[in-house]
Amino acid sequence: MQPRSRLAHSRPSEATGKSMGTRQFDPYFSHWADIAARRVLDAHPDTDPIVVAAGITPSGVVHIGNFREVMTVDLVARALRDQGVPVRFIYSWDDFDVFRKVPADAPQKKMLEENLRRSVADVPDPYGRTDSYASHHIERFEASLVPLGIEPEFIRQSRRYRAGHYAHGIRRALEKADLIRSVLDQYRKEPLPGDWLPLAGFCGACGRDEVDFSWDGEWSVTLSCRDCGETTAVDLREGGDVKLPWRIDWPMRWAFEGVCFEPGGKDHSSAGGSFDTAKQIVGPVYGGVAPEYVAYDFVRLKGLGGKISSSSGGVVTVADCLRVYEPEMLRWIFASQRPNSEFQISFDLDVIKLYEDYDRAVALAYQPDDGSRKDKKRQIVRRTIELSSVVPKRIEAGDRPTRVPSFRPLSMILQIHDGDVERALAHYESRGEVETPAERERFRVRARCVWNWILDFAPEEFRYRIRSTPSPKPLEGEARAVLERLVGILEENPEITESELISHLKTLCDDTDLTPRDFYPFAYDLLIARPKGPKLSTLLTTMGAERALPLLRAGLG
RNA sequence: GGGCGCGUAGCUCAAUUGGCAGAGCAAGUGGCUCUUAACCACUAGGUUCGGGGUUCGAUUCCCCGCGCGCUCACCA
Repeated sequence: MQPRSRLAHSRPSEATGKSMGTRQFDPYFSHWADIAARRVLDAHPDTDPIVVAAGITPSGVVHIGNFREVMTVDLVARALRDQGVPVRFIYSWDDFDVFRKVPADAPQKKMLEENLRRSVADVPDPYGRTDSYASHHIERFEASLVPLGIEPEFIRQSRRYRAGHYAHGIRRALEKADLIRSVLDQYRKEPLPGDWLPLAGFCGACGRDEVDFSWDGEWSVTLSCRDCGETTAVDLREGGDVKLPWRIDWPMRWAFEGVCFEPGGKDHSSAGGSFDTAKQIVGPVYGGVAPEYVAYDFVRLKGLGGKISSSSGGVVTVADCLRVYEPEMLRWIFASQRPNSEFQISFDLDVIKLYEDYDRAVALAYQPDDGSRKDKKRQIVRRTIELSSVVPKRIEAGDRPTRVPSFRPLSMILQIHDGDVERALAHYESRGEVETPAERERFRVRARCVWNWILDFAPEEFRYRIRSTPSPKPLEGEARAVLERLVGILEENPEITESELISHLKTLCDDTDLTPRDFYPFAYDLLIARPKGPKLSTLLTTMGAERALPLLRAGLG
């Protein structure tokens, strides 16, 4: 059966992949996002476009854990599009949610406390920049997605509800209240009361959510505020401060948008969790089907030296991560982990290892297949790298990756240049290691990340600065004699290359009782005020004789 | 109490829908007269938690047990 003819660039394996009931290994479908995409297509063979959805409550700083939801959907959306399928990616901001708790680090705590129990869309922005508390967090998060190439269609649920978009959905829930109640009661410790209505909302006068509801059996809902005593009538068709509780809201919106794929955090995913009840509600109440589902695990944090994020309490945002990780790497970190596995985002020395792992993966991805057993691994890595690209792309035979320096040497070169990205770039260009415009751009992105890491997270032994004023302490004895030789070498040949310098360094201590190991600490102390440092030959040639000589001569008194 | 996930080399994890159990780091050996968790080459390292089952073949699938973690039983 040929389910659809929309394979824009159909692959040979599409034609031959199924035979005798077994499916050949197809590297293009090796990734979990590809497998999820295929599941979606199997379940929705005639849907066009395929709707994929993510959603978050902006009840506080939107952090890197929340990001996993968006990233998961983006990867599946990418996988679907790579099969030539039109995709609509909607991102639902559940900003019609109750403001329950003032974050520990928020400004204007008193103002915020006075706004508890109101909708986060109605609480003022304590930072005074946007029209609401919700908008503040929403705007920051949306902006942080741009460098990652994630461009969903954002939907503010507060506006949808208030505009009456969901009138039929709410009415349908009211009509089926008994059914919904019985679904929910299966898992509740305390059954819902017999007169329970599937409604939530905010008082029209004070804006708080401590309201009782009544329904006239048609389009009119009345809210009675337990707080201020006010009574508000809402015509569902016109919209107002009435919404469905989360467990009903979710399936209603599945049906409304025709969602084909939506992941959920593990808190939604267990038996009796909101996905479980939602999928029991969506059919009988809304005549819809539950989307294909992926449960994702949490993201943990590691190695925070206390300097991340304006917000305390270990909240790390996407923007925080992008200070240290290149956009492709951040995508890669999520793309290379299965969604149902928990992992850590690290800011300590793991960062170096991750950069090395990533560079290795890129190198492997661009290696041509050679028919050996390693091809499988290459293909999987290649697909993961493709999905990690900010701009969608295929890696074809003969493609070359954009060159970029390794993290560790770059961190050294940057420090020698006091964090000046352009001077460090000039250094790499002079060695022919950065040449094209693409390489220059790539270099700048990585260099900024490296420098941010040095500033915020590198352990002390990793950091150094070249002395701005020469050491006041001259050397004595043989150390001084060796230093004189070194100064002589640099004076004689200020443009000395690193390899030339190495051959000199090997004989530097000849005819003395010192070994290089004994002498180097003196040199490092003169240059960077520390007993150890980057490989001396690299340090001297990179900083240049012009800069090194005054510091070294200080050791001669 | 229900559900989900995990358990593989000293550590962190892979293993492509069942087909020779692999990487990185750590360790050991050799090399580079020495450099930030240096680099290169090589070596070693495993009863895949335990016990059954299905299969020509199980890390993978099924059942039982043990251990660990998370989650729902309030709200979202």
